[in-house]
Amino acid sequence: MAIKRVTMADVAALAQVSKTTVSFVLNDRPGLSAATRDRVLAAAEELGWTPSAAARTLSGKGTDTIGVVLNRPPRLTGIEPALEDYFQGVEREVSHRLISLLTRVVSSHEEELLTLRSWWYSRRVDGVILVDLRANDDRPSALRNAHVPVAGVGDPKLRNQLPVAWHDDSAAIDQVVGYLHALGHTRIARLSDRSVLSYAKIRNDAFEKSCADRRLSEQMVCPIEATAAAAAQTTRELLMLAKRPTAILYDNAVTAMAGMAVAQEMGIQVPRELSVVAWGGSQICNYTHPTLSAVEGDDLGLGMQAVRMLLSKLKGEDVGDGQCATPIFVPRGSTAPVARVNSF
Amino acid sequence: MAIKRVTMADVAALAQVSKTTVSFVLNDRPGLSAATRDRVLAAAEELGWTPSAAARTLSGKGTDTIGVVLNRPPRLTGIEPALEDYFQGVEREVSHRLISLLTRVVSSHEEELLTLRSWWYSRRVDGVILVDLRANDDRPSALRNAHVPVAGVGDPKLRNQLPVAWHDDSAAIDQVVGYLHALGHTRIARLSDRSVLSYAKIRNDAFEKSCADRRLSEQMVCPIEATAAAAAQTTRELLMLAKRPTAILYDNAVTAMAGMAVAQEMGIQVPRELSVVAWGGSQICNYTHPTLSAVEGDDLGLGMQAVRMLLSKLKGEDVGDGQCATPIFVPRGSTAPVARVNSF
DNA sequence: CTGAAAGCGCTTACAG
DNA sequence: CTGAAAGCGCTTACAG
Repeated sequence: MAIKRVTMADVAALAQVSKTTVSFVLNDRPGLSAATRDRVLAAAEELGWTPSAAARTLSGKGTDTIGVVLNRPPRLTGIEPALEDYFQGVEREVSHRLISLLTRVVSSHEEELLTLRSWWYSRRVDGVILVDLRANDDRPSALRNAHVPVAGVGDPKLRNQLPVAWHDDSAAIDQVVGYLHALGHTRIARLSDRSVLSYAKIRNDAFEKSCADRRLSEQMVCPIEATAAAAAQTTRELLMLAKRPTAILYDNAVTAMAGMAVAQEMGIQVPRELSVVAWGGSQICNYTHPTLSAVEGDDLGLGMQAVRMLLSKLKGEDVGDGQCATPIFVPRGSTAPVARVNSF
Repeated sequence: MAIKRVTMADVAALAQVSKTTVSFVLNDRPGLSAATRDRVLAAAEELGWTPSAAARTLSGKGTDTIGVVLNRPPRLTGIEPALEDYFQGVEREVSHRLISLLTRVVSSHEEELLTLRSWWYSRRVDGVILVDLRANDDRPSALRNAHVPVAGVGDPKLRNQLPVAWHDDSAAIDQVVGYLHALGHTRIARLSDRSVLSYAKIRNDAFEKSCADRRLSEQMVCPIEATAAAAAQTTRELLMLAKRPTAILYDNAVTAMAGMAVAQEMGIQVPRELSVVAWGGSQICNYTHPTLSAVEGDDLGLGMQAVRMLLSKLKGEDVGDGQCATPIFVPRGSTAPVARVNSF
């Protein structure tokens, strides 16, 4: 069972050179004669040598792995599609460069910091990515004190503290409100993820401002748990109002779909009597009936950008600003001009 | 920048004992005087000592991390919700035990084997989990040759080759077919993921058998790419047939939702004129209009079970069979008795 | 262009 | 109950 590992010493013996030489060849150091080089490479190949990650990092090299920890509240089966996408983006960029990703799911803030720090102290990662930066997030400073290299995706307000990949949700919100206003909507509601994540607040503020800019005073913001159940429930309440909204914005595709189903269940026609706007989830939005208009951003791209920024930082390069493409509004079948019914 | 690490030598110096003693204390070895023990612990605490993962594994200890690689065909934004759930399950079980997960996304079979092997050879993982075992999968034997400890979730046919977490999809399919038959359906179609993953074939075979057992001869199996787009397209074709099916089974929630939207788009009423059955995705199925009847299995549990089996194996314990709870059929609003229209 | 030697931070027989 | 010493498999000044 205890298979003898092939080490550099074995390769050195076969190639009849010193371990130093083997190390130099295997690390592509310049200044080795072609003959030696070939002999070493052939020997390594013949023996099937693989570097020992442990020995390498113990000798002061990096680990070629970065860490991500996902903090999920206990038993919350909520839908945070953006988080998933950020993670996928990180995964993709990292795999692409043959770097490994160390991951852990935790259920509390303390656990998260603990994991992040211990990964760093035990030298298991070269740096970490924070996928869900919040306003007043204390992780950046905690990690800075521990000297952990870090980059993240999320709230651009933290850009002065660490490299952040972000995009302008406010502009996207303004597009949507402007569009709906142009279609005659004046009573617009927004069901917003009430979690601590920054994006909801950023969008809420932008929503309020966009409505105010256009002198729309009947807007409402309803903070809800980011689940289909909560979205359905709150939508039902909104649609029971005497002066119900004529358009509702959601923070993701599943909640929007749930909201639309409620309208249908109540006999309210989408989009004739109610316009519905989702966020993200084109895979779903294109295949509902009617199809769902939605804001679409490149969340995968944000994750990838964060990784690039972290790697630049590790190499000591200049990192720069991490702004990514602004999400755009894609109208589909769930938005329409407001019906004139009441005007007649 | 180059912060001096706190090592066991530092702790030994402070506590005025040898490194051996420090190591023994920190590893909970029996036979240390309480006094020494306390002194060492206090010193370690005071200095903020953290073990060096590299040094530890270099000295022959394990890595306390297991590996998972996800093989995704390039640019396929397909929906394989079960895979995600398996992964989440693995993640959860592993985090729970303070073990780390090393992950990588690749786009080919070769790349996958390469990664798995190299992780093992470079001693970055103690073992690996295969989350999508296929019939005729060559990974188990390849990994066995490389002596990589492995467990997986998927096709139970591989149980004699490695520990496998699995559940009985056939029984679930038989429940559904039996139910639909009881409601008078005789022309049932099944849109099946055409990927290499075993589950589709297992379900197809079960479907054919269940229909045959009940002398239903007009069933059809349509292998499609597991995307909403493909499901919509194929559903449209099925519903254009002169003798169109009265019930359609899908392999996940998003494709079922897409199929139902097509029926609505064509003016075919669900469930009066067409019954629709999804698989999994209760978060979605409960919030469509009508709600989606679906087969529900504990995919998270499968991932967790696979981890437990791997860990047992690593400890040299007996692993046993990994059968998990059989998925059950949950009828909701998208299934109904077949309409008698044609009989009049 | 190449080698002997020290060092990274642990673990673990082996002595005492 | 405790310690001196070797070893895990690399990297890297430092010599030659």
